[in-house]
Parts: sequence; C-alpha cells; structure tokens
Amino acid sequence: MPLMPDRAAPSPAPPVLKRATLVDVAAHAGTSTISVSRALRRPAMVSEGLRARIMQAVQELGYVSDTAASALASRRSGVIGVLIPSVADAVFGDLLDGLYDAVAATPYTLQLGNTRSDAATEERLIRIHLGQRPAGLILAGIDQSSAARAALERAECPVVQIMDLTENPVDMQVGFSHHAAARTATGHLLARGYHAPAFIGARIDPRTERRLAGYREAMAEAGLAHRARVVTTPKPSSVGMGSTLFRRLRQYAPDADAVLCNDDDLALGALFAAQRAGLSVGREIGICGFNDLDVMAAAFPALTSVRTPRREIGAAALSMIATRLWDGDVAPPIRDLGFKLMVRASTERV
Amino acid sequence: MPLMPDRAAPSPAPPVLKRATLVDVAAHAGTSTISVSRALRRPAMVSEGLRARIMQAVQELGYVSDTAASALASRRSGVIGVLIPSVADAVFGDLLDGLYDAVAATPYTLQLGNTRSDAATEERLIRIHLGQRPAGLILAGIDQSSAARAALERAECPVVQIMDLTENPVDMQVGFSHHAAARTATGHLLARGYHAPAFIGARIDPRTERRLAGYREAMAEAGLAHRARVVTTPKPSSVGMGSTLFRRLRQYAPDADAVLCNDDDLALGALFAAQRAGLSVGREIGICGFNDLDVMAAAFPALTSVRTPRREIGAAALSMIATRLWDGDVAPPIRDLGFKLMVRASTERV
DNA sequence: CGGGTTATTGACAGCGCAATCATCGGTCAA
DNA sequence: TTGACCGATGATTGCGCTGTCAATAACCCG
Repeated sequence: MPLMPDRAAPSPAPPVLKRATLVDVAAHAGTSTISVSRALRRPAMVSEGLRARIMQAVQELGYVSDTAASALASRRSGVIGVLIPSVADAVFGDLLDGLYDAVAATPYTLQLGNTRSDAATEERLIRIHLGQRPAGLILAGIDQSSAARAALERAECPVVQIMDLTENPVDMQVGFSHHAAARTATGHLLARGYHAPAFIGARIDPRTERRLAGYREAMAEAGLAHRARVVTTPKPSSVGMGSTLFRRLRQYAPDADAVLCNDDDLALGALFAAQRAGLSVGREIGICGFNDLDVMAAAFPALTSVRTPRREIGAAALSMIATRLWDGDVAPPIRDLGFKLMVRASTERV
Repeated sequence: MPLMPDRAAPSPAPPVLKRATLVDVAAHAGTSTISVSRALRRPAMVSEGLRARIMQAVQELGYVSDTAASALASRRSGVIGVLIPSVADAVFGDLLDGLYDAVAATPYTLQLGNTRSDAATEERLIRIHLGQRPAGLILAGIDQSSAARAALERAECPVVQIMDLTENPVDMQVGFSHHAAARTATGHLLARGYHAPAFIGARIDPRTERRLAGYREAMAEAGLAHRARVVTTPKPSSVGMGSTLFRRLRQYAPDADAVLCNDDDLALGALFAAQRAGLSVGREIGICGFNDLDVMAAAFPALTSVRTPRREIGAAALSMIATRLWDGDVAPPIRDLGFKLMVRASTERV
C-alpha cells in the first residue's frame, strides 16, 4: 500500500453535491449573512423575530456550518484536542466515555491523539494540535517534556492536565493523587495484617513512579521499609503480565504475603497465578488492584481495588474548558477528585 | 456550567503568535506559494532542486499547514471519520489502536464519533461528518438506518463498513462473519461432548443477533434445536452481567452443560459465577467467549474464545481508504478477515 | 427636547490555501 | 527546422465564514 500520494494521485473531482451556505440562508430569511452567523453563534445578539426567521430558513435548507471556513475566518476551531497514552486501555476508555458524554452538549468536537506513552510523540502531537488553533487541549499526565511545556504555556487556548496532580500545572488540572492512593492502599494491606506487602508494576511511567513512591512511603512509615519488595517490567501491562510478575515475585520474595498491583489487569493476572499456585487468595496472599474496573467486583474472590474517578475527570475537564471559554475564569483551576478504596475479599485475611 | 455561549461571551483576543504561512515559506525559498503547496502535497510534481530548497525553508520556519485553510480551498478535509458504538469497550479499543497505528503513516487524521449503539445518533453523526467533507468514513457495523444509507450512497468519499460482512455494502467493507464464528464455536462445543450448549448475550444488537443465529443453526444441524437455551438482556455487557446471566441460565435451564457467551466479558463473568457455584469449569460446564481478549488465555482455567481480527480490521479499513484516494480503485472492495477458534481448558471435558 | 447611549443590523475585507489556467523552455518525430 | 507536446512553474482567483467598523433606530436622562 502506498503511504503517500504520488504524482499520479487523481485530482479529486469537484463536489457535485451543492450544500447550502450562509448566503443561501440569508437570502431565504431576507437578511444578511453576518446576521445568520450571529444568530447561530450568539443567539442573544439578534432580535427574537429575526432569529426565528433565520432558524426556520436554517431548518428548511438543512444548513450545516462549514467548520473549515469558520475556523479559517475566526482563527479558532471548535476542536478540543485530547492526548492520551493509549486508546485501547480500559482506563482511558472510561475517561473518553466521560469526555464524549460531556462534549455532546457543547458545540465542540474532540480530536484524539495517541501519544503511546512517548514524550517525543506527545511533544509532536502537541505542536500539531496547537498549530490547528484548537478551542482547548486536554493532556493525560503532568510529565510533558520541557519543550512541550514551553509551547503549551504560549498556547492561546485553555489547557487541562488530567489524571494526576502537580504543584505547577501549565494552566488547569483535574485528577487525584496517585501517591496518596497507593499509600492508602498499602496502609490498608498493613492494617489488615499483611506483614510484607509487595508491589508489582508494568510499563513504568511517571504515574507508576508516584504510586510506587506512595507504597514505599507507607512501608517506611510502618517501619517496614526493609520489607518492601518491588517487581516491575518495562513491557506493557496485561493480565498475562500480571501472572508473570506474580510468579517472579514469588520466586524473588517468597515471604511476600500481599501484593499491591499497579493496575487492575495485573491484579487479575496475579489472582489467576495465585489460584494456579494453589494459594488461598485473601488469606495466604492479599491482592489489591488499581482503578477498580468493573471486573474487580465480579471476580472470585472479589478483588480489592482503588476506585479512580475516570469518567468524572473527563466530564470535569470538559466543563473547565467550556467555562473558561465562555465565562473567562474557572475557580478553582485545580480540582482533586480523590479516590476510594473498595475493600473486598481479596484482602480479607480474617 | 453553561452549555452554550451567551451574548457575554468574550470575543476571542486576536492571536499573538504569528505562524509561518505558505507566503513566508515561498519568500524564504525564493519561489511561489503554489510550488510550496505542491512540494508538500505531491512531491513528484516539482523538480528535485526546488523541492530541496522548499523543504529546507519549511524546516527553518517550522511551517505547519493550516488544515482549515486547506480544507476550505480544496473542498476536502484530511479527516477520516470513525463511527463506533462505544469508546470504552475493549473490542473497539483494539480496533482504534489498529486505526491510529495505520493513520500515523498517512497525512490524514481521525475524527471519532460515538454512536452509543443508537441508530438515530449514528444517522445524525453521519450527517455531521459528511457535512465536513471528510476524506473517508469508517462505520462499525452494517445496520445503518435507511436514511443514513441514502446519505452515505451520495457521499463523495470512500466509505468502509467494518467488523461485519453483508451482501450489499454501501461501498467497501472489511470484517468477518459473526454467524460463521458462532456456528464454529457451537460446533466445537458439541464436538467436545457437550450435549446442551446454551447462549448468553447482553445488549442485543444486530451483530449479536447474527451470532445467535449461528448458534441456532449449529444446534439445528446437530439435531439439537430442541436443546437450544438462550438467555439475554438489553442491558450493557459487563463481567458482572456475565455472572448474572449465568446464574439465570442455571435456574432456567439446569441441564445446560456449556455456554457460548456473546463476548469475553460475559465469559469471564460466567467463569466466576461457575466457580462460586462450585462447578468444575471445563468438565461440568464448558465456557466459550467471543473476541479473545488478552485475559482469556491468562484466566484460570484458560478460557476458550473466538479470536477476532480487530486490530487488523482497523489497519485494513484505513489501507482501503488510502488506496481508493490515491489509486482510485480497491480490489477486492470486500475483505473477509476471518476468525480463529482458540481452544483452551474451559471447553476440555476430557 | 437634545446630546449621548445602547441595541440591532449590515457592508466589506480577508483568513491561508489550492484549483485553474497561463507561461515558458525543452524534447522529439517528421 | 518546426510544430506538437510535456514537464515545471507561477499569477490569479475564490472557497465560506467571521472580525471590524459603520449606520441606523430606539431609548435614556436631565
């Protein structure tokens, strides 16, 4: 398959379908194009009577605004860019669900970008998006490259960093503390009587690092820093990888009696591996996940996990951008949506 | 939060950041704007020397084409629309992953639409997308409303229906036969010695209907039509729902000794429910999923499933559109990417 | 009742790019 | 040599919309 057009590329045939334009609508309603434009974008700026006439003409002609022309003339597109590390991950799926729900009630559209957890790709995508004069930009994470950060700070649109929290956001942010969440989960394991909780993680990224730090901090506070056990891999996370890491942990640290997993896939994999090893999950080995996907509550035994407000973060990010665009200011520009430990049978230890 | 701008909406400040335009690049390279445009879109149309000069100027000025202006002038945007029922579903996540991978090597961008499995929403989204003169359109499924179909047939861009196969596609299609896949899976259960395989499904959509028909056909061919047992719900699929449906099946049809699940989430839920009920999965009760997500192979016991080529479908759909746009014709315009039954312990029955 | 204000509407220009057509120099067969 | 032809390049124009500013009507206060 050719990936770029060649000289032979057929020059596209001129469009046959003639769409209604502002001119058509204006003629139909007996007014000027600019009034039609205003009636559609800022209804309050035209009188009620004219607006009614215009709206009827729009209906009758089935007029749909040309986003390209609008973007060109106004130097501002109706596109909100969303940059996430993965489109296939359930965690970001929920986030997108919240975003798409929220955007449906606005005149904006979303434009997804897939950073593949790669800082250079993210930087490139940020540049491309900013080049198209987006209405706003939503970025997963707070760990943009410094060049990307510089570009973002010169951006003329609202920028929201999501999923995480930092002291110095580019603009606005909404998320929760991964550090605190992991600390809480580790504290729970210790409180339940597990003496040597371990940590497993895949595809170590900055968010994982912060969770790991939270785990370590909780261990240190309990005077158990010497019992901290960590097994990680740079490879992507998956259920199968969870099983692999669990087996690796058992080899490397047979004394570990609980495991805090960096995400739910790993926890599920750990569950299956523990079952294969004939361990009684909950009693002999505690398992705690992260994110609380639907599967965690349904598993047997049910798996403890940290519920993260993914859908809510999506909705909040969009709301913050809309508010900024229409009201000018958002207070507060930083929102901590928290998390919730969902305690279930997998960390019971009776 | 206000959902639409009011008259008070601040008129956006004029952009401060001056970007390089074609004019700037042309001046820098000592040529005309149109040659720059050509050098970027159809490199073969300008001489090597000029092209080199232009490319250098592009580099030096950090020129990025303005998609809005390009779309307006050419009456053709670089956007390929993708309409899927859900962004949070792992199945479509894999599809998107394939699409985003493939699109990265082309000058196009993807614009996602979320139909929420609703025909009216899909129709609306199709209209909106077609209104923006997309370079192509990718639609999940073959069950568009007749109005939507009519609009699509008048579309001036390539259209690919994916995930499924039909006799009369709008334009091109790539997918596999859900009917045949379910038929094969059911045949496998029967061949393995299960005498009364049942079917469970959630959120019945046309694809599910075709799978169900495949199940029924296999049962009928084996002379077991009278043993067909079907439990469904209009609610969305989830692991928890899989457990619920499994329990319902056990009540309604205690003689069922295997279950073909409409998707992997349901199969996982069935697994957990069976374990809760103390059933030996594989021997006493066979479980077969659909899609073969990563979790199926990792589960304990490992779950049999029908592997569907989701990522490949995404890549193929994009390739078909690119080929059509650049070469004019795609042969064949219909591609059956098949499926593969992954037999594992959950349907062993020894 | 007049100057000043506000609300409503319109004329016009231009956003940045690509389609179209024109131009020019060179090649080749007769 | 010549005219048809082709590849390479450029000048002009307009895509459909919105920002700006101007014009008018309606209205206010003292």
